[in-house]
Amino acid sequence: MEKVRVRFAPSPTGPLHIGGVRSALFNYLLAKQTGGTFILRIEDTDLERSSRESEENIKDSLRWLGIDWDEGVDVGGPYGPYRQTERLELYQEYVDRLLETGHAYRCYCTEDELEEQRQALLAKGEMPRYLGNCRDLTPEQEEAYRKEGRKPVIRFRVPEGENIVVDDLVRGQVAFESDGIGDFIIVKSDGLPTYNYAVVIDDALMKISHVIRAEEHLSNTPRQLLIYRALGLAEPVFAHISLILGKDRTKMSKRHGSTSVVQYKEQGYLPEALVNFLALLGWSPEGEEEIFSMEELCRQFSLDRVAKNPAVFDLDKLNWLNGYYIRQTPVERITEMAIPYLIKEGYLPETLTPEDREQASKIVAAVQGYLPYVGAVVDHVQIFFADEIKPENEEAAAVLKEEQVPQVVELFAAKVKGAEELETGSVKKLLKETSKELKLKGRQVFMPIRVALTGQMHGPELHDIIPILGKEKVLQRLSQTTGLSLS
RNA sequence: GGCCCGUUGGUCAAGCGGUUAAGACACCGGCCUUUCACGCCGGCAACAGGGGUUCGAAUCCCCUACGGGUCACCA
Repeated sequence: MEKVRVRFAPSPTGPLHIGGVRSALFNYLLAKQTGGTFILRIEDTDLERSSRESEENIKDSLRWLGIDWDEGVDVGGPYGPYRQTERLELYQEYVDRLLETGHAYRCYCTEDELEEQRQALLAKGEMPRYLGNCRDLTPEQEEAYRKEGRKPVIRFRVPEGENIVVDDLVRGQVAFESDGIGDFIIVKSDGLPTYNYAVVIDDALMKISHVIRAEEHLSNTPRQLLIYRALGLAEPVFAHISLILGKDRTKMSKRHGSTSVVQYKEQGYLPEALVNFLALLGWSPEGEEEIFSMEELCRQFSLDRVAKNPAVFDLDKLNWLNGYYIRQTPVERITEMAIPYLIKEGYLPETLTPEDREQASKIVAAVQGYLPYVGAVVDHVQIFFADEIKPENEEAAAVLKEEQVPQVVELFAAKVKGAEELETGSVKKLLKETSKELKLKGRQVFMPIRVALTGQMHGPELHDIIPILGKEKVLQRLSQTTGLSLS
């Protein structure tokens, strides 16, 4: 088998989309597993919408996810440049050939004229399409148009009555009739190539072996094939992967919530969880394991286990998977991720002392198991910072009124006061002793203390909470919420 | 509308002519536990419909329905 060369070719018109990531990922995985090359090319021929900022965003996102490219923008390579606007002479060269061989021609119709034509067809109840007005202009006619100052576009002359078969690795053979394709534009009036044209030249010159891209490109493929053939260029193998849909089963867009990678990054998703999740969207492993590192994905990935049907993006599953990864990740890393959220919420100062970090780490350890994404940390830590504790509801208030409460609180407070230092192990012991000495069931001891300290019926382990609060705060809260003087 | 792709539980999905139709998320129940979460155990729940082909169809063919994509001087 020839060497695998695959590419991800986004247009820098916005932040990297979740669907784009999956295309990039599948390409990357195929490259890595075969020892092939993964290329990043930027398709920036839409001057209006392309921006350098978007390009940077896309590259940052890819790097963050661990999808690194072997060849392409920034890193270079033997087939550069890797930005389409820097490859204009190349496109020119092949356009000249197409023009000479009659596979392409100049069209002088203005957008207004075409619009008019479209409306006329629509009015007659016919399908709007290009009628081929300029297909066979004489040199004189062309000259006349040019004198008018018209700027031509270049159209590809689509042959009639041809059957074009796309051999697709995930869909099998898909046939199209050339008659259903109008002469399409390959060079815009501003001289820049269109997608359908540039993509062919680039893929061919960059010796791309497999074009793995979203299904929305499937209907464009016959046009591209026509260009390959007109130019006698070697064709790559195609693989069109299905789209990612939103909850309403239409192509995922902003309406469906977060669609760009940065949004997930900002919410505190782990890149490895996102990669794992996206890999499972449209591809399925052979066994029953669903947790995969990038390395494992590289080993297991296979194009023939890629599904044909579109997949709905399931945020619940992503959250579960991400939460799972968070639980598996060392507390140090989650703490580093959590700190910015805690600062933003005003729980931590802008500049942290070593003690602040230590405290943050303990807090994160206590709530790590609750987080679907790290940003959710702020929803679980009010109990550590609140100035005043109040029972969250009547049920909690009732707990504080149970008859054993005074003795429980007094005894426990005394133990806390007398303790050398409060840490998980010693607190566990104090709690045990309290319940033993009073001959009370765990619940009768733990719940009042929990409510007295946090106001909540639920939350992290008491032996995690208490050392974080510290002796002073514990005593203060116990007396404040129960109204007992604990001197 | 033309062309193209698709349709297995609420969601992701396995299955590639003979299975009690996997597994995961979600949901429900139980266990564990000082609570919740985690974890463990169990449960609910699907082949879009209709015709063929075949001894036998989720699997192959046709039709219908539904969903999506594409028909740009966007990619």
